Amino acid sequence: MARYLITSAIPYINGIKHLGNLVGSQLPADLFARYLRGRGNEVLFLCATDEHGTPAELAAAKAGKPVAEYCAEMHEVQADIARRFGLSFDHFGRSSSPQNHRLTQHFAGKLAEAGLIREVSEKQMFSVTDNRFLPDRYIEGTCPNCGYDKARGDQCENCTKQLDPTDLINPRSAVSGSTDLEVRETKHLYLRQSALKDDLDAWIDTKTDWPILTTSIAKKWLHDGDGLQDRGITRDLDWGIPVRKGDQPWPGMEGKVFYVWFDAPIEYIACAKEWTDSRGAPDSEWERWWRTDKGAEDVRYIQFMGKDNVPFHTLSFPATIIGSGEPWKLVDHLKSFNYLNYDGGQFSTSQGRGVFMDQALSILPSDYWRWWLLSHAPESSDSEFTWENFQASVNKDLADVLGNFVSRITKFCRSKFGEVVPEGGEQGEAEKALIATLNERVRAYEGFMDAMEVRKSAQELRAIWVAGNEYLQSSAPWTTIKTDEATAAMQVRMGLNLIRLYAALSAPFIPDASARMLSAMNTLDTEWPGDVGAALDALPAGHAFSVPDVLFAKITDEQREDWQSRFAGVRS
RNA sequence: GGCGGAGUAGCUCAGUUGGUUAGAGCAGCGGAAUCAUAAUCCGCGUGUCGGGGGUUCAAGUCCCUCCUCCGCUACCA
Repeated sequence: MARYLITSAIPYINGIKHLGNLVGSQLPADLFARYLRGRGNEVLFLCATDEHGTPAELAAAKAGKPVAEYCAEMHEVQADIARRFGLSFDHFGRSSSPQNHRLTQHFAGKLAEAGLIREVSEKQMFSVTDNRFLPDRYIEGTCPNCGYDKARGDQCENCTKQLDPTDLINPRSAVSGSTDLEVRETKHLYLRQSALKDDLDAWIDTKTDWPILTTSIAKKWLHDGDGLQDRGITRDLDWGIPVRKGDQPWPGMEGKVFYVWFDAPIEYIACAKEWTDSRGAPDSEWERWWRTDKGAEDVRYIQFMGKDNVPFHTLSFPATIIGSGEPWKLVDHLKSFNYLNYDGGQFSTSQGRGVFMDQALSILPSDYWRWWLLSHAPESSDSEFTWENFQASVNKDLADVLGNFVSRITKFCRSKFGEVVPEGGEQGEAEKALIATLNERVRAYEGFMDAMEVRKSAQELRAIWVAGNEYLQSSAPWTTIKTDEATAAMQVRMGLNLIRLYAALSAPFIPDASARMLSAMNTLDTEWPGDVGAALDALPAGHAFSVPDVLFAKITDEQREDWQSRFAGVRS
């Protein structure tokens, strides 16, 4: 029995996430959290909404709402969808919480004490019409290099040349289109990451079991050019965490807020305090997860995220923690994912291309999506969603292999013995062989899950389902019963017990179906199987059950074609 | 441009430190069975392992080179 702290990259507030976002962080994190809990470990699984930054302000303005109100609403929307997807967060927090305000200011204060903050005076583009400073990429204009007229102030998407907003010809605000721009002097705080470069480098060097994708990105940032650069951690925005030095004002920084990438990872920690505060529990309860001086020494901390998040989680956030000089928990393992593409292109939030979480749930139960996404998780490279593949995989795996297994054995039992686990008969060679196979496969499944090999875990689980069908097919109780009712009873008993076993093993992937299987089997026994032979005696002769409704209805060709056209274009 | 990832059967993907006839699922073909959601189970795989060159007794695996796709490139988050 061990303790695991699990965090998923926190989804940005400005809208509902698509399936590509889901499969890259929250869903595999949930799979792992459910698995570890199922095996009896103590787990704290945290996620939150990431609410600060320019895009949130602009999205709120577009919705015609004050930004705080917009974020509060969107948080509820995302929380509700997460719940309906079965994401089993212990707490789903908000980076705008008072807890995060205080903690972010605390870290800034500690970093300042440690001499790791420097003030930098710099020039920024200010839009007079919008009455705000604009990030480089919110300035548009003509590229001085290639003449592309929609080049952004940070880079031209056409010729990929890196730009400075002042390079642009005819610059204008991407927000309002206004050309009334001026360069204004403004002061910002920089985190002296460069001073921590060697510490970070040495720390990364100890992570020999991390994916190459992860460490190579970190190493590149550490060693590229002049090495790790200092990073601005404040912005001229209204919405955010006010810049303070701990609980003291920060002279000269009035009216400024911390940069969203500074406060967002800190929310991983603040979220734990939100969790205990919400129940009136003492701080010691969350500190035992996060403070190595207060009980977190034996916690294993695992982060899940898409590959675009890696630099912030391997460098910036660790720099914040290490630089604070305080004993906070650093990440032990970082599981990163590539991208899921949609039918030949990218999922696109702005173009409404692909399937978004709310839409997904409006057409099918969450288990369909969970199964397909996890069994096709983009682990080694980008992977691709197509409706044909989705339909074929889900119908075959869930409806035919698993669902039909449950159907065939429960209905056979009902017709021959009634809705009760039948009595009599002795196990023979076939049962011994089945148990041996399952023992081997269950151990393999555990191995893949422990290693966070998501696709391979799904494959192994499916093979465990198949083993049940193989057993039924070869033992053929429908034939046995004609000559030997006792043996047929034993075979059926075995089949019914397999359903319970499958429910326990499958719960991390398909929690709802798993619950329905248990409910049909009239049991609350979700114990993870140690020895499979013993686990298959869980439902004794005489135990009543009921035949469940079809577990997974198949996706028809008509449905698939309908969805294919509905989700091809622009989100309405 | 720089860094990184990927290119293996019609499709989606496995292939550890180089080692016997390159694998799985799906699709396809043939068969068995008839309990079940026309579901299940069994059998069937010559594929230029992106192209070319090299190292080696031996290369999908290592080296060089070229091609294609993708991500990141520090002020979007």
